[in-house]
Amino acid sequence: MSHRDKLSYIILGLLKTEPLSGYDLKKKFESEVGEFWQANTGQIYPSLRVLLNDQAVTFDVHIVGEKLEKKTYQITPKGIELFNEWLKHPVDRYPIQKDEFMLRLYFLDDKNEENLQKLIEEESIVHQKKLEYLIKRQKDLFGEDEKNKKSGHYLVLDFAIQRETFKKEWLDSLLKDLK
Amino acid sequence: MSHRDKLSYIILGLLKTEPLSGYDLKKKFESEVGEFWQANTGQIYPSLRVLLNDQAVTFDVHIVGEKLEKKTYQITPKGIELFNEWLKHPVDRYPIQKDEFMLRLYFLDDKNEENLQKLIEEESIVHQKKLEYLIKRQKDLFGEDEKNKKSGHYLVLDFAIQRETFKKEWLDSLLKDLK
DNA sequence: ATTTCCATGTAAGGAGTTACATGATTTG
DNA sequence: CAAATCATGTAACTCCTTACATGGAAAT
Repeated sequence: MSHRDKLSYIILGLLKTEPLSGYDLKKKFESEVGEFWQANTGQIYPSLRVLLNDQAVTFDVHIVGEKLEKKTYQITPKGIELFNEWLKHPVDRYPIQKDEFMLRLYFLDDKNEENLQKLIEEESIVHQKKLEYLIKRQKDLFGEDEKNKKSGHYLVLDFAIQRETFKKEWLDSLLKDLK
Repeated sequence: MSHRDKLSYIILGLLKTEPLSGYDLKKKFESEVGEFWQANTGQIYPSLRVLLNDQAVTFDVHIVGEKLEKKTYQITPKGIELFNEWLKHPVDRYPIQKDEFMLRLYFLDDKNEENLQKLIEEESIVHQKKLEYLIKRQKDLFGEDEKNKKSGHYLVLDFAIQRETFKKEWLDSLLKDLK
């Protein structure tokens, strides 16, 4: 009851808004929540089975087309309770954010200047590209629509954009210092 | 030869500067590189054994006090080659940064205002505390010493500080918007 | 008609954490 | 002399990724 992995809670959270299939969940992890959590079928289907077993979710089978079976999972009252319990509890521990780029920076420092500059430039481009992608997504999803600006979805996208902007600026500033 | 986990490369990188024991490595992962990568004995000792087996490192035994045996590992030319190879290769993939707080924000949005505000305030305090800790470390380690400002160690600490500052500001600004 | 997407799942293995076990040395 | 730290290691477990297997439906 008490010890349950985070993925289960996230699945419950997603099901709280709308019924979803395993495949739908996978899509969610590629888009909406994908900036902050990811999971694929290797985790999703086994996790759904556990939740089903614990009566935190149920499912209906829908036929798509002629015979393709789609299992649409719904959250149960027990599932809602579990989810709310998790949401109430404070975030217990902060695992560090592993960052391979920062490690390379740590190892390279000023002994190896050409490589250093190239490393930083490449990293800056990566964040630039990601930023462009995120801004496009924000525009597509929300446009000028002011009334949605407080939604969770908007907030997480906004944070991702600010985060990428920050990192790119830090990199570009470092690059300027090196020259 | 080619397929090797990142931890191995990081250990090699750390050994490139100075010989270290397993215990020393553990300490490094708690301090210097700890903001961007962590590992404990459950990974370090097995990893050292693999590196030893592949002749990427060797070790000497030193006696501390009367009989406590300390194995000091050194990097070999083969180890240096492996490490340099890794450093040259571009960072291949960017695993997302999992963030439980952002997920909660996504789930809470504006339906649950009291909880939302509390969640953000608590998160802000966490980053404030971390910031204070990092600034103290920076001061202790570098002080007003300008000549070290380009070292890898200084850079990663600076980035960590800027990152925490950014996140705290984003949170505080969100909190202001909510009121 | 072929490619892409929808849809459900499993198996194997790698990465990482937690807990334990043992003992020496240093510090207060 | 007790507590904290130094020091090496293993076992069990969880989490997560990768790759595979199968097949239907929709789009071009």
